[in-house]
Amino acid sequence: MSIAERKQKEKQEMSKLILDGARKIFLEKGYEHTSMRNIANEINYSPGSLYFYYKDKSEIFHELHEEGFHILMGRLKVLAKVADPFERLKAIGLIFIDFAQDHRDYYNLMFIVDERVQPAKPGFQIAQVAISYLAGVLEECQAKGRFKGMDLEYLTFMFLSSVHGICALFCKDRTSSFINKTNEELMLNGYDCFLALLERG
Amino acid sequence: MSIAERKQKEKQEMSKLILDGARKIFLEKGYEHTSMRNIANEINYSPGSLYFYYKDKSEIFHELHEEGFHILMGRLKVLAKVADPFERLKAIGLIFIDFAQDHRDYYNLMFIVDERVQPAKPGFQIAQVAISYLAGVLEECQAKGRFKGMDLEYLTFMFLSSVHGICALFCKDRTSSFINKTNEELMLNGYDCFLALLERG
DNA sequence: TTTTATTTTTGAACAGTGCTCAATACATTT
DNA sequence: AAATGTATTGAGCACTGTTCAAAAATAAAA
Repeated sequence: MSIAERKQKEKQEMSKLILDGARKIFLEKGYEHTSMRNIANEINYSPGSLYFYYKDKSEIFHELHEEGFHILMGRLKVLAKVADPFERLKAIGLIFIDFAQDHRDYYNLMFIVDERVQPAKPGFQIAQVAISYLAGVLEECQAKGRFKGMDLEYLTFMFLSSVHGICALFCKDRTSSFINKTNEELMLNGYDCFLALLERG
Repeated sequence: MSIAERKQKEKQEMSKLILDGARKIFLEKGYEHTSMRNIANEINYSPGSLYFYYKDKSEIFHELHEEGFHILMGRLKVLAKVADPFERLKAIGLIFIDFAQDHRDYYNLMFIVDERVQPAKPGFQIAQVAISYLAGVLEECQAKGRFKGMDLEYLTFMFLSSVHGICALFCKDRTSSFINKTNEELMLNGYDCFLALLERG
C-alpha cells in the first residue's frame, strides 16, 4: 500500500500544482481570459497534462468556485462573536462588499461567471451553507421583532440580491454612470442607504 | 450627390443587415457564444466583410447595448401616466425584472457582459438618462416625505443595485440555492420584500 | 465603349482557444 | 531483462477575433 499511497499523494500534489498555477493566472487575468495553455505554461507542463488531473476547464472552475466560498465563509465566521443579530446582519453585507473589492475575480467566479453550478459539487453546498447562515441571522432578527410578516426565504433572497447588486455593478464596471463618486463611496454609502431601510423595517 | 447618397444608404442597409444577423444569433446563443463567423454565415457574407462595416466585435456590442437601453426606455415611458411617484418607483423595478426575464441576453449585455462601456458611446448616455429618470422619481418621492435624510445619488444607486441584484442572480443562474422556489416566485416576491422595506422607509 | 479608378467582398492566414489521443517516457512488477 | 501500468507529451481538430493581399464589382473618366 505504501507505494500506492505515495502515488496517490503525488497525484494530489500535482493537482494542487495545477490549481496553484490556475489560481495565479486567473487572479492576474480573470477567469475567462485564462487559458489551459497559460496554466500549463505557468507550471512548465504540456497542455495535455492538465487533462490527466482535471476533466476540463469547468472542473478547475468548480475547484476555485469552492475555494472562494471557503474564503468568504472564513470571514463570516468572525461574526460569531457579534451578539446582536441585526449587527451581525449589517456586518454580513459589509463582508460581502469587502470580499468583492479584495477578491474581485473570486467574486466574479462565485456569482457571475457563465458556468452551470452543479448541486452535486461541494462549492454549491457551501454556498447553501452560507445562505442558510444568512437566513438564520435574519430569523433571529425576526425573533427580535424586525421584518415583521415577511417570508424568511424571500427576505433572504432580497438581502442577498441587494448586496450582490452592489458588488456585481462594481465587478462589471457599471458604476461609471455615477460620476464624481468613487466605487468605494458608492458601495459603502449605497449599502448604508439599504441599511437605513432595514433599520426602519 | 445622388449617387453618393445612395452609396451611403447602401452602407447603412448593409450595416443593418449585419446587425440583424448579429441580433438573431446573439438572442439564440448569447453574446459571448456568438462568433463573427456565425454572424457572417447567417447573412451569407464572408467573415472579413463584417470588418468593413464594424471596426470589431465590440462595436457590434455597443450597438446592441444601446438597442437594449432603447427597449428598456420604451417600457419606462409608459410610466408617465402614473401620477404617484412611489407607485411609479415600484413599477420601475417591475419593469426591470420583466425586462430581464423577457430579454435575458439584452440584460446581460447591458449590465453584466465584460465590455468596457465607453462614456462617448450613445449607449452609455441613454443609460445615464435612465438613471437620471430614476433619480427624478426618487426625488419626487422624497418631496412627498419618503426616504428622509437620504442622499439622492446613493439612494438611486441603492435602488438600482437591489433590482439589479435580483436580475443578475437570475441571469447567471445563481438562484438554484433556493430550492422549491421558481425564478418567477423568487424575483417577484423578493422584490415585494424590498418594496415593503421602501414602504416603511 | 473602353479604360482607369474606386469601392466592396473574399478567403487564406495568424495567433489564439478547449480539448483529444496516439506515441513516448518513466515506474513498478513479474 | 521483459512486461505491465502510469504519467507526459505535443501534434492535431475545430473553433475564435482579426488582418490583408487579391479578386470582383461598381463608378468615373477617356
